[in-house]
Amino acid sequence: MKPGVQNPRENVTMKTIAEEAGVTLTTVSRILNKKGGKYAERTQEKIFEIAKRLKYRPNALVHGMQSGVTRTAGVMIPTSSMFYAQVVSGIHSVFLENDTIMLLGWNPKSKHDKGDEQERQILHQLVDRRVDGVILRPGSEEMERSYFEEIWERDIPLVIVDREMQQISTDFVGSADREIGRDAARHLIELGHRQLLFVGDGAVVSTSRYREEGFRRVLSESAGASCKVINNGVGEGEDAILQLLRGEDCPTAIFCYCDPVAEVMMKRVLEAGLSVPGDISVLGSGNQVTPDCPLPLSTFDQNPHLIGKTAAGLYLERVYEQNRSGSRRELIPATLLPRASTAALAR
Amino acid sequence: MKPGVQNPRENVTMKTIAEEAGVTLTTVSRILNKKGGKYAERTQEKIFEIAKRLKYRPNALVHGMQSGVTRTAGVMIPTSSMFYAQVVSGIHSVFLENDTIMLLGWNPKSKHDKGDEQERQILHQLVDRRVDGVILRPGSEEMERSYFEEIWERDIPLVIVDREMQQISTDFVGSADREIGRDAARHLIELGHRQLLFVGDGAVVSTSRYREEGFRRVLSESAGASCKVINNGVGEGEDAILQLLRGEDCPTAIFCYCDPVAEVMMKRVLEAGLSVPGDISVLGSGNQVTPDCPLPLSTFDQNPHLIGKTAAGLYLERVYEQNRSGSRRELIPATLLPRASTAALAR
DNA sequence: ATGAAAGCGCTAACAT
DNA sequence: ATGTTAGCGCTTTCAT
Repeated sequence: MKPGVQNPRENVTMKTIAEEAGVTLTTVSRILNKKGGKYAERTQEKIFEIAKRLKYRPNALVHGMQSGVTRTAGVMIPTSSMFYAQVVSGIHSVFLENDTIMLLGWNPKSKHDKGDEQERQILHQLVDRRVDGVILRPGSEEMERSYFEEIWERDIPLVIVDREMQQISTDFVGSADREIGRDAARHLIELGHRQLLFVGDGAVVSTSRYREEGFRRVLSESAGASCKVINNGVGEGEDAILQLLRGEDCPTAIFCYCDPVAEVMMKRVLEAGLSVPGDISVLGSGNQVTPDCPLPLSTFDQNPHLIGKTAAGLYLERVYEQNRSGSRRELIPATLLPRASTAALAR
Repeated sequence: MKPGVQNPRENVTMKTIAEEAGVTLTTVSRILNKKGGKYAERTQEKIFEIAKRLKYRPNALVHGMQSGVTRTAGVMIPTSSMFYAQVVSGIHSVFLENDTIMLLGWNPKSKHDKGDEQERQILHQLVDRRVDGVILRPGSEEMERSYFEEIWERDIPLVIVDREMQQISTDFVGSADREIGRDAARHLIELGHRQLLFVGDGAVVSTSRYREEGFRRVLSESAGASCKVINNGVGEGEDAILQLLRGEDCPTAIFCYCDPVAEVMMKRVLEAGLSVPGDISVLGSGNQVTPDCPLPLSTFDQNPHLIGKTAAGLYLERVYEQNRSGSRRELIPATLLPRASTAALAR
């Protein structure tokens, strides 16, 4: 018993209907597709009635094959963090209203380093199923190079989400990262902090670079403020952080480019015997802390749902509308969410 | 320029390859599908070379149409909560290893009450695309009735996740709910609590009923323990809760059947001027609090990722293996995660 | 070792 | 107002 073809009786096709009604396939096709203006009322009704009775459903595979349009989008975004899960949710809500559905897939965090191979595999699954376009969140800028070759060569419309890619000109939707950096700096400055630390991952991720940029710009204009920068603070930079916390010039506030990093930093600070926010304020971004974060983290709501909706909107325009203009860039503003982890500088 | 067919030059088919190689379609088909044991080495190499050079990709739509097997699963699970996002993530990880990909869709929380119509629409999107099977998390037991008729009639294999449905006999994967209830009660009893409250939503959700059952069973066996039950505590039951909190027989510990409810309860308790866990302990389940939960919530890790993996495993067996036995039931155990919201009863 | 032909479910151009 | 025919990309008999 082959899957999908369990009950032969159930496999109702237009032919079935045609035979039942005593007309041709063509007639059925035209009537069901509402291109049958010329057909007799009686015939039309009969066809519809039979189709309904037999619970006929069109075969989208055939339609896709013939027309080249599948109304199916390839979405390559992990749902493993709340942030991206909500981006996906936003995309879904727009697709729902536009008769589009997504094939979801993403590359797992490359364990065993077979990540690259799997990326290709997933991409092929999408291409083979003839998706009309792709929405993609790049893992790292380097890694995704291979994606583009494949997608690009086939002229498959592409919308990039969250992390910008160099030298790729397609639609992009992300956060207003420089403004996040700026507002982070302002927030901490307002609280009286002058010794600041930025923890990022700028080597790999564009969002980190932009946030750093916005952050430092404000600080450079603020009298008496100083800013250290450590990249990869959850990796190689770890030692540097610990040294800093123990040293003379220990910062009084840390801005981490994203919440997961902020959460780790918070724990590090607490482990070092310092208090948050008493000794050190910690600020993140993304609003995606885990449930066992020691205390409510001050962060930015980046409105991931809206990011998803916007991406889906651009996707639909680019794929199905004529006026596919040049590449567009949409930056969704974020909102500061001051919570318990940032406080005024104790003097 | 039709979407999906942008560059005609790029539309490489087996025919293209056949012409380029000076052989027939049949030859190409058999060689590329490795059913060409009888072909000359030279021919084979040539075909593979051309296919690679032209970046040929098989058309999965055609294949699906002909064979009735699409290697595509319909997954109807919202990614709007971390819990389900992780279930989806678990499913994905198993599919990845099994050359299967998911069409993702779900019914939004029926605003405007057009939910039912949209459910059908999504289901049709899946059926029309000829998914090999469906993995579904039921919204409420009532609502999903219509789903089954459609799925059932077409003999589409179905795996249910998280919430059990009455009188539907398919594979089910969920949490060991009675044990969650049991362990919740034990935890609170051990902490010295005797006046307990269960907040659930048993009218709609099976998980709530089972957790309540396990909870009460332990309490009924514990000397001196009493247990009130309020259903729909975030809705109609709200007043009852507030009254209880102000009254003489105010409970000292509350077990809520899921975290979102627990979080609301916690806020209610705090608003009422009581302290958590000083006056009242609050326990939830699911490990999916929002980032602004006032303090770390004690809860259960239900291992949603494993739930997803298990569901995907059952799905693959049921859909692609001969031995599709009767309906199976897998209950994934949960682990208590004691955090700050539960504490020993003050005396 | 290779080809020709029929057919999957459906659409569209071309009849009548 | 309805039918005939060709064809989409591919697989699968049935030849040779």
